[in-house]
Amino acid sequence: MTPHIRVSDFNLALTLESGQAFRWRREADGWYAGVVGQRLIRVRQVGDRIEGNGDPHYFSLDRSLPEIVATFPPEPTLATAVRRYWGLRVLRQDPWETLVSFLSSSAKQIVQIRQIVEALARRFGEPLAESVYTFPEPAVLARATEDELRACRLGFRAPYVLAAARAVAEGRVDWDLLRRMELARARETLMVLPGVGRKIADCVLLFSCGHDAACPIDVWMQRAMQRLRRGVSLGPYAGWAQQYLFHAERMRGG
DNA sequence: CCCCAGGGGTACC
DNA sequence: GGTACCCATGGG
Repeated sequence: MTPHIRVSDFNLALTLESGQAFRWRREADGWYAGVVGQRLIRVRQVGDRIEGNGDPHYFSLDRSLPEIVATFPPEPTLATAVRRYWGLRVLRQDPWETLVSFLSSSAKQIVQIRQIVEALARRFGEPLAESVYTFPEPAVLARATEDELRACRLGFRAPYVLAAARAVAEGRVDWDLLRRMELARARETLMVLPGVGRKIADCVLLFSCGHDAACPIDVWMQRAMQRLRRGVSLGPYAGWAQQYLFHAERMRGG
């Protein structure tokens, strides 16, 4: 428990609301409540101070944002996004929860992904506090029926989640190995799972497996990329650059 | 009614 | 290598 930690180059609200994590909710006075692993977390940022019981590792506070941003290609659109949304970081999330979350994401809006993940926790997770549940373990979802999963608004994604749960529960997914693998191979390995294509594989690898170069391209990123030079490389931290471009594109005109 | 959403699988060319 | 269509469901 760290009552107060000093931070620089970090924007908590931006990071939690940038569409990479789905279990955070904003409360009064700048507080955010969420579940990380088996813990109920409450955090808020006041200036350069983080209050609450958040884990600095989860927020990637050991990473140097200036050094990461320095690797970005010189693109006006990207530079504007970095300046405007400075402090946005890529979190270190749990791979299993990230896999299920993004399996649930296909052709869904972020608000609906949150509803699905919350329904899964409520139905299959363990109670932590009033109306707060852990994200269900792989073995628990592996025992669920497809209809039970569909009841959580998963729709056609239900069999994908079920297959993923069984694969992980049976030890057929080695997260530690995926972390160590070269990105291209890690991607191919994850894409063996039904319902996991390149986009979802990159989400899992970026948001939970430390692959900073993994760069998920969704409809928002396709639009954002059209504002950059044709064929420009986003570099070794493409995933971080992607997070700025994605957020900027979503904020455009809104 | 319409179009769209942090997609992927399949059939087809 | 592309592209069309389908999948289920809710927001706007």
